[in-house]
This record gives sequence, structure tokens and C-alpha cells, in this order.
Amino acid sequence: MARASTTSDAFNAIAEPRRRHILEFLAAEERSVSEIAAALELGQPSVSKHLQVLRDVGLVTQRKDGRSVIYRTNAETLRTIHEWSSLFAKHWRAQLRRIKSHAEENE
Amino acid sequence: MARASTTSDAFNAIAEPRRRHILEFLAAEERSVSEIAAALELGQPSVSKHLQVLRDVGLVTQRKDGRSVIYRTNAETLRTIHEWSSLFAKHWRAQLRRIKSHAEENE
DNA sequence: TTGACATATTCCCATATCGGAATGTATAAC
DNA sequence: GTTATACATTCCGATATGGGAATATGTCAA
Repeated sequence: MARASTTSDAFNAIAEPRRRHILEFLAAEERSVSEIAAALELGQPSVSKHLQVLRDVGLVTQRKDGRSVIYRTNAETLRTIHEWSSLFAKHWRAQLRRIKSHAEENE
Repeated sequence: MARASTTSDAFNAIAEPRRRHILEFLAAEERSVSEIAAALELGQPSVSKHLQVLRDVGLVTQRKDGRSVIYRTNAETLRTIHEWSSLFAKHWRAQLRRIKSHAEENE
């Protein structure tokens, strides 16, 4: 069997650096496809394809405005990722405490 | 050009569901390869390969104990992912407020 | 030493992926 | 209607992937 499809979930979708860049760009405010392509210096077909992946997993939503299509981030799905990584928060706090107290011991 | 290598960064590494399961399993406490394989019902070579990816991007660290190799999560790298997703936190808070006030308007 | 056990690595293959070019499909402007 | 604009989709080729089987490596036990 091969690798999981990138449209299967949000984690797969954000594995691609350009898709993360798109999300970061959209974090500030909603943008059209051509604005994204111009800002990230990508070809239009490439941007459209990445946006389709992000749409499929629910990381962005879409709105038509004349000839343009405006995209924005979707909070709900982004929160899924944040919450998954929060699972480990208590461990890294513990680890940072260990590092800190170790440093103090060797002062 | 083809897809980015899965060993390139932590985001690629956690795109694979089994690797996330491994991290979740290790979150509670450090474990040997065979314990991971037994718990997740995966073949030993498969687990070793996933662990290699997680090691390459710094999501886990390794320790030898006799014939066994014990793995544990690495807080530092997991925090990177958490912080990236935090970028969007303010937007989903705003979005949830909008949904809530919209609901109240229609009461 | 010989053998058993715990992991790591290699090989093979079916499949998913990304980018670029070409093409399709709306919609706005003339 | 015709043309231009803004996106989406399709086709292509080069490459990365994950699992299973087989094999290699390293360590403990008798």
C-alpha cells in the first residue's frame, strides 16, 4: 500500500509547505486565488490545486465574488490540529522544567 | 517535481496516521519498539521505519536498554507544531464569537 | 561458540503526489 | 455575440511512499 491520500485529513493537507504558506497568508484576511498566487509566487493552476486540497479537508472555505473566488481559513478544522498538539503540552512543560533545573544545578 | 520528502520536517512526519498513533502511545510513557508494535498491531519492520522518520525530524529520541531500544517523545519539536497552529487561535476565537452571537440573534 | 531475541535495513511494487502545459468553464466588459 | 479575465480541471512525467518479506546487525543466555 502507498502513502495516505493528502485529502484524507487536515494533517496530510498541512504536510505540504506551500499549503501552510497559503494558510498563513489567509490568516490575516481573506484573499482571491490570484492574490495568493501573486503573493506566494506560484502558478495559478498550482494554487487552485492546493486550495482544492485545503477545501476537501475543511481547512478553508470559499466565496464567489464576480469572477473572483475568495478564500478564507476555517477556524473549526484548524482547531483540530491545535488540540492534537496540545495533547503533548504537559510533557514539554515537564521537559522544560527538567532542563531548567538541570541548568541551575550546574551553575 | 514530486511530493516533498516525509523526512523533511515534523509536519510531514505527522501526516501519517500511524506515526501520530505512535506519538500518542508514547505520550504516556517511553516504550520499546516491540511494545509499540504490539500495542498498535503493526509489523516490527513497519514500526522501525516509522520511528526512523520520527527520529529524523526530531519528534522522538532513543535510548538503548540491553537488546531493546526505548523511544520517547521530544517536547521541543512537538512544540513547533503547537505554535504554528496557535497562529490561527485568534481567528477561531473570533469565528466562534460570530457563530454564538448569530445564534443569539435568532433566538 | 551457538542460539534466541530485539531492532534495523534492504528490496520490491502498487500507488499517491506535485508542477507545468493545455484545456475547460464561468462571468464581466465591449 | 465576441473577447478578456479568473479559476478549475485534466494530462503528463519524475519521484516519494508504506507495507511485507527477507536479511543484516547487535546483544544476551546457555
